[in-house]
Amino acid sequence: MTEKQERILHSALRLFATEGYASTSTSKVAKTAGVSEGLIFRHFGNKEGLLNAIMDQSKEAARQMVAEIILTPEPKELLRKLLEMPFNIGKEHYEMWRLVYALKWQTDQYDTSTQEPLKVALINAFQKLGYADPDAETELVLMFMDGAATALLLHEPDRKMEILSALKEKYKL
Amino acid sequence: MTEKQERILHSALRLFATEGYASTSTSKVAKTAGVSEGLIFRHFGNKEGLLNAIMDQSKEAARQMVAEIILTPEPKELLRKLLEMPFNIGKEHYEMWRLVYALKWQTDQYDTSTQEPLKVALINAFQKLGYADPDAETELVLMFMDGAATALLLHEPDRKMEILSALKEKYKL
DNA sequence: TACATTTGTAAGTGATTACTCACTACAGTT
DNA sequence: AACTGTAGTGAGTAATCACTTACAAATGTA
Repeated sequence: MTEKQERILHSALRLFATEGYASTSTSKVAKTAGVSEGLIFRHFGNKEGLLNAIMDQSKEAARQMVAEIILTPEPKELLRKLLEMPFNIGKEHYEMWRLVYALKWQTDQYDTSTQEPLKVALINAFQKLGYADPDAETELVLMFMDGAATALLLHEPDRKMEILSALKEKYKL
Repeated sequence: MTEKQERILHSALRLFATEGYASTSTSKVAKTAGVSEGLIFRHFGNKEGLLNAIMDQSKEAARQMVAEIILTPEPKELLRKLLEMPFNIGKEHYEMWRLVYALKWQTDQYDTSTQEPLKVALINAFQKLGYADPDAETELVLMFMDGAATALLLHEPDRKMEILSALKEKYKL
């Protein structure tokens, strides 16, 4: 990966996340990155290839985040770490996550395979904790994590930690 | 509102919701609606004006939905109705909601004013129910409603009602 | 009937789009 | 030194973009 390739990826992530994929032109990406427009196509084939390269990086980052969490043996601790996850997204990763979340609504970009292992771990945890319906409980947690991430990425409520406390209380954590 | 105006609004809603606002051309809207492209600009001024007309309709629909709910005097019943709301979105309104949710991520389109009265009603309900932190509890509910709506609009989980039950249990409903 | 207003169209406009092409610069290999 | 492959550029391309304009048809209104 040359320096200019990284510059392209970085600029594209920023622009796609803030202004949207469709409304960001390849010429603007090139200008922002300080490279010729042709270079984008040399390295990434087409505009979608550029997006895919970014999304591959993002998926790998997400995979790593959940990978260590789902190894937690104690079910209560696993649940706690999971619920805390959206609240612990670092500001430096906001652009990446904004892009991921925005693209969910692009018809062809929705992908559930990433969260499959997380689902399995959660069902298992709820089973161990004796919940009546581990599957439903898992879906509920995933829904909440999605809503929490959305809220935090879009308008960063004050009193984050109080909200998290109220949530933890629901699971007696 | 002439028939052709309604045809334009209907086609635009469908296209904006399924393919995205930025990637839908005015010419495609016109073609789908079976009118000349110029008519769009005659009635709505420009592409953004067309979007605004759609969003005005959507906001009014949303306003009506919450309006009747927040009048509920009994706090437990209010909470129940609110939590059930995302699960009761009719399929015929999916396009509208998909557009609303997708546009949240468009930098300039995020608007909290609509949910302000809902917030007030919820805080009040949690106070009456003796919750320790009604504000945090309210934010939590709003986050969940957002996550639930997202999940339901994007991939319609089976066992919706079991998920809703698991949720209601958290609030002893 | 005469006139004014609104609704509608067809054919444009310049600007921008994603992408291509011919080319140069350079590093590594034999 | 000769050759190969990759990195990078700048000037194109046709197509599409949002939008305009000139004009016709329909509708109301006196």
